[in-house]
Amino acid sequence: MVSALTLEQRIADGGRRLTEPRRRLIAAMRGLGDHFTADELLHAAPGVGRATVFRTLRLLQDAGALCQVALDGGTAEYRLTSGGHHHHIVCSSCGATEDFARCDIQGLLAELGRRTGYEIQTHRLDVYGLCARCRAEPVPA
Amino acid sequence: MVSALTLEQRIADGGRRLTEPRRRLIAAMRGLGDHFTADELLHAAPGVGRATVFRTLRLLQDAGALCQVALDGGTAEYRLTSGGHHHHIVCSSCGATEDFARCDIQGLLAELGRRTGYEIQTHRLDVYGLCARCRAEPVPA
DNA sequence: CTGCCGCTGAGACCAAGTATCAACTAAGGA
DNA sequence: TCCTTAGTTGATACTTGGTCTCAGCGGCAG
Repeated sequence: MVSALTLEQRIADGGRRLTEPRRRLIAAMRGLGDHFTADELLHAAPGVGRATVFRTLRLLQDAGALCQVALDGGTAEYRLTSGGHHHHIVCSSCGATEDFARCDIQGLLAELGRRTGYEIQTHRLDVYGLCARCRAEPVPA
Repeated sequence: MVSALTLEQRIADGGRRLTEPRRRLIAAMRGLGDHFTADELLHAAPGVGRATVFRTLRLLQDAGALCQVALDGGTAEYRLTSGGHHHHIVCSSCGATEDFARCDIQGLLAELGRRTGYEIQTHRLDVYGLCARCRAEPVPA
């Protein structure tokens, strides 16, 4: 988990203002744990407007402190991260998420660019499965 | 491009009815070319209801004849496909899409499963870049 | 302390997709 | 050929996830 201090500093360092709603959102994110939806965050920070929730999410994404995870069903979750290029493995039962940075597909991408003539800019790799806990439980909660 | 006949047969083979709206949507898809949005399809098949457009898209996806492509901005496009596991490389300028089936990441996935304890079910890999034509043009149309 | 300008909340709007439901119709059987 | 009936349809309301607008507020530099 990224510390709240770092988050607040990242905002300040980016030349953005450290306002009360932003502070409250950061506190709420810490309370929500590993992953959360925009809506959960909205409810966890009463008094903060919807638009501000999304603006702050975007702000932190731009700062590299937050990443978006596309769940299998298409719903979007958010997740604090220490930044850098990485991918996600998502439990399709409970929604738990793990990062993984090891992404040994540079060779694949290079060959792909050669074959298709594309200048490859970025990629997205998401893996879905059952986490260890959900595998153990006969019926997921 | 997948032939319309095949599409119609796939529907019939699945025990679904081959109705007039479905026929019209299939014809419209062929007219739209390589990739299209749900909205484009809706407008290309006047008289066919919104709900039916999405139902038919889903139907063809379930039949494996159609796949969804997540564009970089988050908008969804659709693309006729001959089925099977594959990935997309999408031009972030013009939206052109290519399939690629070569997906040499089984080793990566296996190791990932071992490390995280996940039982890996599926994955999604999308690559974004500039297609050869857009690279050549100084200002994309 | 003051002013600038970034930030805010409310609410309208948007895009993509789903749910509902009465009316319709494809297709197999009599 | 007509009948039956279950699958399908279109209109429309709704949902979800997110953006836009705009008047007013408030961080923070000077």
